[in-house]
Amino acid sequence: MKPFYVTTPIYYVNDRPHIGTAYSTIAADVLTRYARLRGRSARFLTGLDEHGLKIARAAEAQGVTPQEFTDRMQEPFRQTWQLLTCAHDDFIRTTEPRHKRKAQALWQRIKERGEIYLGEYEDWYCVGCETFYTEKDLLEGKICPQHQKPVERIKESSYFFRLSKYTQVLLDFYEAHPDFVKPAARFNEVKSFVREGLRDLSVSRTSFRWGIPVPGDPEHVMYVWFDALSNYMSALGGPLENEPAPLFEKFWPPNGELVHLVGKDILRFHAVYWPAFLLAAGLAPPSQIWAHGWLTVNGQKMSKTLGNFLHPEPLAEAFGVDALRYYLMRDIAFGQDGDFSHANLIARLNGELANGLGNLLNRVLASIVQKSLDGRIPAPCGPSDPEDETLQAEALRCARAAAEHLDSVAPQRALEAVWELVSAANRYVDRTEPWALAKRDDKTRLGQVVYHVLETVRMIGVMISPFMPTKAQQLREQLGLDPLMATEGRDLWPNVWGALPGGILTRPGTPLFPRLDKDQERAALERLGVKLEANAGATTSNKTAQPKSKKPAQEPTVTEPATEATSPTDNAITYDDFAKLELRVAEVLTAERVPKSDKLLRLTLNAGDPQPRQILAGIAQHYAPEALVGKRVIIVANLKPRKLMGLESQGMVLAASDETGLFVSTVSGDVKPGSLVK
RNA sequence: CGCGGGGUGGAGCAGCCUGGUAGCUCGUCGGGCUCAUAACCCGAAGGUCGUUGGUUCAAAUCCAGCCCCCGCAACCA
Repeated sequence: MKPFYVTTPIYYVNDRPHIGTAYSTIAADVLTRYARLRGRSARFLTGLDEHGLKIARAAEAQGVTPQEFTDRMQEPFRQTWQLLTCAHDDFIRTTEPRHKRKAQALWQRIKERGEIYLGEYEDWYCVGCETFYTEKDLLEGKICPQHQKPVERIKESSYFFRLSKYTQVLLDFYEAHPDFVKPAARFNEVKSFVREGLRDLSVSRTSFRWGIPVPGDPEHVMYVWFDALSNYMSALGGPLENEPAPLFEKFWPPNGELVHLVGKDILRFHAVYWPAFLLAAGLAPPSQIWAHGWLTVNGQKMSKTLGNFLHPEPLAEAFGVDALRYYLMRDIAFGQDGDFSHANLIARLNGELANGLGNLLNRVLASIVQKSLDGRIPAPCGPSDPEDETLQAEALRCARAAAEHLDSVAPQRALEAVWELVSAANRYVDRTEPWALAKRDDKTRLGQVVYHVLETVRMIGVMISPFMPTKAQQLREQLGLDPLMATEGRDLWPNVWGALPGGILTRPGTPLFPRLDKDQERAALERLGVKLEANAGATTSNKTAQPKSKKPAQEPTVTEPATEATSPTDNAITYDDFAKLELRVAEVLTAERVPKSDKLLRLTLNAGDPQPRQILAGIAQHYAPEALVGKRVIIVANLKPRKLMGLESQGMVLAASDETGLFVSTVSGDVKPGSLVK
């Protein structure tokens, strides 16, 4: 079996890890752990994208060098992956010398083969920003959004990759590799994009410096995707040059099997550009690209305005790392869009982890084994009863099914199969009634029954270990077993009955998955800033049927992440900072919908200026235009103007929103328009 | 005509490619058990599969149209 190499996208260092990036990374970790469990050699790479104008600017704003900035920003990522027990083998940053050198080597290789040429890139250029803008980024009348100055049409010298040559090459490649992109629906999108025909791709910029210099022409830095994509190879020390690169030779196709996990937003880069680059360099493309979907949170998309960006740390703290990992892998169908729901997480934690598996272990180990079997595991045995046979057959069947599902990257189905076995084991305990055997002092039969349950539990422990490594280990500890050590060349997946040795002393401990009672549940949600608006059907026993309404109304709603709301001093600003804001009372003179816009209202307001000012407000879904006319609202008067839908917005109307809606700020009393607010 | 996903018992989903008795989890109701984390097990109720039309002996499944929801992008200042 080929060595297995899995990657996550390299995340943009300017952000923080959130539930979406955590999802990708956990999935990669699960696949890696599974591969190892099967005795396969495996490698797991994640990392950070640290170049680009945005980073350079953010660094400048903080008065540090870009390198210092990224050095600092990388920390949360490392910490989060560690917290989530995502055991990457390597963590690459695109600012590392090893990456730069290899990205340049890849470039060189493609260049030498004549697939990169120097040409001209033409677009709108702002001298002030030293940046190109595409037409849609500009304000009306070709004005730079940053500097409010006219931009010029400028040709910049740029290197181009002969992507157009690869249209047919790629289509042939896709034809030959029907599983290249998963799920199939996404592959179709990719194919139809390529079928439209590809144009040569500009792969260098001269307009900013924070990037990897183009070999032999340091005026240019590499286009972000050329830089970023090559991380998957540079982390292995590829492409080959003079020095040896054993990892590259071992894990890169065709020797290894390379799977890129990506979000569906960046599929095109991975499924079109990247294989084209590699083919141009005479290197093998990845084996497979798995595009997973997007997560919504309690039915709503994550957005900065709603402030419902979900971060994994508080969730892990509230529910446990392994429960979080389990939930993400169990509840969301890999490859499809999914919803992160606190209510469902709790339902699965209580129903499947606590009641199902945790209680199964406990009901046998903590009582029967301790009371009637001196705390020791009975002698190994095979079936001696139809019930035994059923359980054993079910155990082997589920193990086989779970493996098949993991092999085809369907973690949610794999867990489903494992929990079929959990149910079978609970059923077995009910039917064989070990407590009655104990009472009757039928030691022989009791031993057989208990052995059957515990051997099943052992198998389950192995199968959940890729998903919940810590809990799997604790489960083994309670059984008195040594930690599971994956060894290359040794398949540890349960495929035979009877591997649990008899006679060992068990060590029952605290319940593996404690159940959250109603109070704990409420407390946990409160800490997370999640409000249970109405009783969600899945977790509560509300008898009155909820009217059929939009999802968010019945789902718990995230108000504000607790981490950002609890302590007002955490992000305190000085009075001087505050004084920079010019807040004024303004009277709404006119209000109308912006054509073709769902969210925007165009308001004109009297804010004490000689002329009425125009402000675009994203409140069309909450206010009818007529309802606003005459209202006195509070605006930020000195906000830098910005163009939206072709119209300039000269300020911002303050509004508050929660799960019930959005409300613009008003003042009580008849304050004169234009009055300062402080 | 921007791109994509979806509408299946109260909730969440599977089934659709390869037509043929509608399946799973949770919830509800009833029962059992009492070893266990008020856990576990059994049973029941509940669906004209968004809608209209077509193909067919037969449609949740194939085809066409329509309605609705969600996401992406363009408008969250």
